[in-house]
Amino acid sequence: MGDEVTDYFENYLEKDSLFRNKAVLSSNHLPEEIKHRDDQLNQVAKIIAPCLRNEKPSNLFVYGKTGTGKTLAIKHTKDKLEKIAETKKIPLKIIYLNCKLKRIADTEYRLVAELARHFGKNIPATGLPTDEVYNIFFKALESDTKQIILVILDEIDQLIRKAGDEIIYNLTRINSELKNTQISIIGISNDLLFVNNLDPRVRSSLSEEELIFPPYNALQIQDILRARARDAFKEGCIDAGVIEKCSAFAAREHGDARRALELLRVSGELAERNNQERIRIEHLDEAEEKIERDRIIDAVKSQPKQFQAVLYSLLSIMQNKKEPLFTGEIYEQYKQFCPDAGLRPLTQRRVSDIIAELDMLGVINAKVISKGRFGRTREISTPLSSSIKVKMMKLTKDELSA
DNA sequence: CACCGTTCAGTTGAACTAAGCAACGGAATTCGG
DNA sequence: GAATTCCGTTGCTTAGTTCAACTGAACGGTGGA
Repeated sequence: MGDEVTDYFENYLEKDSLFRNKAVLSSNHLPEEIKHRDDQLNQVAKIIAPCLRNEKPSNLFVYGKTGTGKTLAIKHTKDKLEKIAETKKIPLKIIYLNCKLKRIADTEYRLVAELARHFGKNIPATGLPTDEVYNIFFKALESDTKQIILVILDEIDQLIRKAGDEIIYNLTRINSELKNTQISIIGISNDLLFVNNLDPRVRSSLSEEELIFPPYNALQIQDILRARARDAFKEGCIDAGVIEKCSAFAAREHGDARRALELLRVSGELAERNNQERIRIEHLDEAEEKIERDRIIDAVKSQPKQFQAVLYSLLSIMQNKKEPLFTGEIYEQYKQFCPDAGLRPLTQRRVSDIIAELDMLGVINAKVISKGRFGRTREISTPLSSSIKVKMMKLTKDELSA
């Protein structure tokens, strides 16, 4: 047995990797050239250019589905802008924050604290009044010379849904309170409708300029994939048709380029792992399943114990019962299970919220339905294949007993 | 059969509480002269 | 007597709880054809 492993390692070393540079395929890689987004890039440039002359640019609101290059385009512009600002000694500070990251920027307090940290202030995670944090932030911003701050809030819809829209209002307030510092906000959102339920004042100030990123079509994705694949893989190790199929997959899913890239990367990894010299179409299917599995497992892993306990209960019911499940049964099971895991059971109110959040994560599908005289509940099913379910049961169980 | 009020099992929103943290300020301790 | 450390108090955020209002379609009854 041991020899097999040794052999494998030796083989592994001798064998050439299929990849030339795997990083090119990762979703946070910034390519030199962004394809099929010229219009948007130009627009962004036009809108934020004034900050090079030390004037406050308009606030910008960018939306488009996932994987349409929003973040990429903005980051790209940010880099260029920073470079120019540096060489020309323009006092410009750009801060990029992803509001979706829990515990970083998902409440008003945490957001402002995080902003202040970018200015070298140390802000505790809790204990201070929010006003105080604003004050610290203001102080940090105050300066004798004119300067422009550009705050990029990625996935801003998540932030506002959780913490209300006053944040934006408060941030824009800074402009009137500080003489020499002006702050502009660039909001990025996946949700096209989310602007509609915003306070009109906030709405008009946030979206002084708007920019829409349409989904890529299959041909554009192909183009992008080809370009990246050229850098990422060694010559001639992709079967004909792989790129085409990959982009067709992605185009079907509302033109999500990120997904296409990930698919390609994972296919490459799988091919390599199986000691193949080329990436075949079969690898794509396999990759698709693996991605889904990894995504969900990652999502679950990073959740608190109570989440996992709820999920575990849910899955264990699902083992001996056909879908759909209802909140009541899950709560009962969960209550029974809690002592085993050494957890204090939460109230149903909270569990109800947890189920809603699991739904958001895409681990389960939950829909509120009315069962007529038999009340109202969430109807819960899961999009997962049974192999993932088994894996997840194991995972949650391990995490809970650890 | 169509219409309508009732009913149930959660959902959802709002107000409230406990836990954990930081800052503040006064009391206790230490220290050098 | 001054400087430093310690400790209790106050006021904050956040996760979770409690309370209560709300929901929406199936059930079962009613009346009309």
